[in-house]
Amino acid sequence: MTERYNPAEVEKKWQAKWEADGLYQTTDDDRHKFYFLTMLPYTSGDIHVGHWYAMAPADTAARYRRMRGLNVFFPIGFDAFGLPAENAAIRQGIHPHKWTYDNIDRMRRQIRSIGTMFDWTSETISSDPEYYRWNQWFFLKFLEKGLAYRALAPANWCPSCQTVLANEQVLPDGTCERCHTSVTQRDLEQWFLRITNYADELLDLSGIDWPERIATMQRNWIGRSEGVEITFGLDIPGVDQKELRVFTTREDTIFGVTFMVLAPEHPLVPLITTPDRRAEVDAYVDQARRQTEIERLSTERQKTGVFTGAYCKNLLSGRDVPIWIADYALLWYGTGAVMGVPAHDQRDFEFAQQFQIPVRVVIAPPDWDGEPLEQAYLDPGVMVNSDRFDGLPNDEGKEAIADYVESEGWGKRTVSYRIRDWLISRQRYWGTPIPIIHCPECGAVPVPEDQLPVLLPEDAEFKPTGESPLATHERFVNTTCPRCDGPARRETDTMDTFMDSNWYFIRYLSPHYDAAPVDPERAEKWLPVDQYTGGAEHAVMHLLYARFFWKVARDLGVVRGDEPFLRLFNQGQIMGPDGQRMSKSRGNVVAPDEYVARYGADTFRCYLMFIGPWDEGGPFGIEGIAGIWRWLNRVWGLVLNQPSFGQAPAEAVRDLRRLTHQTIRKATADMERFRFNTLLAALMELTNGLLRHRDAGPVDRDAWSEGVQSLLLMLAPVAPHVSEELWARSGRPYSVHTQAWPAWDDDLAREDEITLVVQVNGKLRDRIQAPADIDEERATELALASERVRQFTKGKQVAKIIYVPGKLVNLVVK
RNA sequence: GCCGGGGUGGCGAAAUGGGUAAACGCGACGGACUUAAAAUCCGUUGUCCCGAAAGGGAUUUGUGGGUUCGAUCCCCACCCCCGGCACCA
Repeated sequence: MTERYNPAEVEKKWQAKWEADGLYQTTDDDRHKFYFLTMLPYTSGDIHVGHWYAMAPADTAARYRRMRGLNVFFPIGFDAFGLPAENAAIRQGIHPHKWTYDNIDRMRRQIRSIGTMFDWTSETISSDPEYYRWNQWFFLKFLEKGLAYRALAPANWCPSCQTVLANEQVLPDGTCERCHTSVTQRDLEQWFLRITNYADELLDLSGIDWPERIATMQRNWIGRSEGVEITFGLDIPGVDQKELRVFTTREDTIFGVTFMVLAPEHPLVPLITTPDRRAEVDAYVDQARRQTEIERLSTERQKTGVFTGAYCKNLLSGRDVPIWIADYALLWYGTGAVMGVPAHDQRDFEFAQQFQIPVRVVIAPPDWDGEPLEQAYLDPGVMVNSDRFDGLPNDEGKEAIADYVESEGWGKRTVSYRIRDWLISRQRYWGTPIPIIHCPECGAVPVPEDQLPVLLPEDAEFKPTGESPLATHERFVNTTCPRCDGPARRETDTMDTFMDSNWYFIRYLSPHYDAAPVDPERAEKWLPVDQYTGGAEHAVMHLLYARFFWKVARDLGVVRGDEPFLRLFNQGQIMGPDGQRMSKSRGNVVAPDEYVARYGADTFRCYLMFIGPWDEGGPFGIEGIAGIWRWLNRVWGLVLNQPSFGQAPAEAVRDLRRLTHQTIRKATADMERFRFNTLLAALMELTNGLLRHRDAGPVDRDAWSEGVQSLLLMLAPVAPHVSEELWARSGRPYSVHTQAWPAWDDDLAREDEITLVVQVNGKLRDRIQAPADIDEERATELALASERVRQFTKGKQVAKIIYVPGKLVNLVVK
């Protein structure tokens, strides 16, 4: 009676041994380095199926690369600052620090139970002073380089989180990314990082192997558009400003301008509005300000707006243009002003229709005979009604007008971006303090580097008030100015937690190094990251910020190279059995613990990889897990209950070896593509094949041993514990995880016999076993000789014979 | 509306330089073991039709067309699901 497979025992035993041996501690040696990174988890409390789905396949891929002879660095850490800690603290009366570090203890244990090869010696926790100290250091460097600045600006305010949000943290429906409350606007003094300085460089994703989808999302987010800033004349008594600038990408339509639109918040609005229009304008501005983003961004809605009573002058045509305000003009984009060309812009067209503003065609549609347009004409055409530019194709006209405007000094070619600078101030407690001291004499003074870190005080009252909780902490706030020694106050805002995830993977290399953010030697050896895996939900936040941050770190000489993550793979999202996102409130969360306790981590890991392609994710049903459990038990029995060895038929030996080598070939290809589902299917087939041979009679000892050994080696990355146990029990030397990935032999993998398919008019009529190297003549002969085929060719003429080597013969009959 | 990804058995899914559709599993059904159940093992299993059976035939990859000797794969039109973007001048 063989001992049964007891996963709990096996897993506990090997996890302890691996740890005691430091089996997964990365060493500096002369193997080629490979930095494999999985996104670090937020310290939310428990490791759930989503974490397993991110970590287990990543671990498998990392282990595979290690077996391929690479020196793999596979670190882990915790994204530990952030609002949930604070909210939980307020709700439960626990300090955010305690909540966070208790969670980390629990999560560490749970992550270990997965059986990953994480190198825990490099663990990094973003709320540790030894980590956030360098956030502060980077902030000071950004400041020195003019890449950090403070400005009074309208900011996205979440009334529930009681803090401002970055644009990226506001969802398309105008709600907060965290709590889905409608975001409002507030004017506040805020710290910004100048990500726009790097917009063009960030737009270039050509040097990295990323999913096209993510690259496209980043490009759309940055939203570069080339155009011209054009000046319109302004001559209003009592208004100093004598020009109004607009940004346009359609300078070729400049002669078609029949109105001007300013954003309601535009600073000129109160100055230029004529007394008779003032009441109406004020009412409109007021209403626009009160609107939520959701209402304002609705494209379905009819255009609204009001006339200010003022006019500006189109310098090219000399015409006076009425100035309106409308909420479809956005203050932050371009210059906050739009030139209205209803004939050639659909939005302007709708606006003009709404308010009976004339439509002036300046690009003639083909066969146009002067009749009014039914909608804006956007396609190319010949310019008309455009004075000296008449008759030019509009693409040439574009250049000509841009040249003319520049030569007259009425404007210049320019580039506009959708992306705005990154707002990093947060009015909350649990984050990195911004290292600034406000002095009444000297202004905003950076904290000297040697005084870092500015420690987050433990004993703050952290109830949200709309102001940072640090503001009421007297000991924290009151300090002296580093410049003049006078009394001064500390900045009380903390940093957006996306600052933390910007560079954690750099810190992993030397988490306790205290002379710089990273030990230069370690950075030189290990960076950049060779393979990054994580969810696609970070496409325009973390993944864009981190690229920006890296480029600045490069310019600071901290790292080398232009990109932090050479290859990116996005795993899919695992959802509840109901197809909805897993959440406690929906009650559709599948807790791994129950299944891990019953079947073990190996089974659970394998099951997650087996349910489908890793990049697809999808609803998670647990039903099939028994199949994996049975399979691992079959493998167990296979290794422990050996067949009777002896003289096996040559054909059987050949078959077994062929299966082994075909499986290695398939498994290797699947590992390279992260196709774990088909990889596991192949390993199951090898298992079933071995069992078939065992039950069929005497088995060749060498062929058997080769098959079992290969199976265990290929099993090692997917099911690290049971493979180690079986490797040991079959008398092989510790550890299976330091072995080389098996190699296949093409000759052994080759089929000598094929199933020749015979079709008549494309329909399958017979299958004939034939040698793999059969030639056309012989194949055709066999096909025509088939009794079954003859039934379908009888009385008909064979008009054509198609032969596909190694596959089929198709007889075309009439 | 625009840009991606997808739609294949009862279920999760395989297979696309056009060539045996449904590998590998789950579930279901039948059987073995058992006093019994669980566990395990063996067999069957896309659908429909003919047949007592052996077997045979038709049909099937969201829908409708097209190209081809042959289409899950290529082309056109449409429907549905998921993700992203959406008044960006």
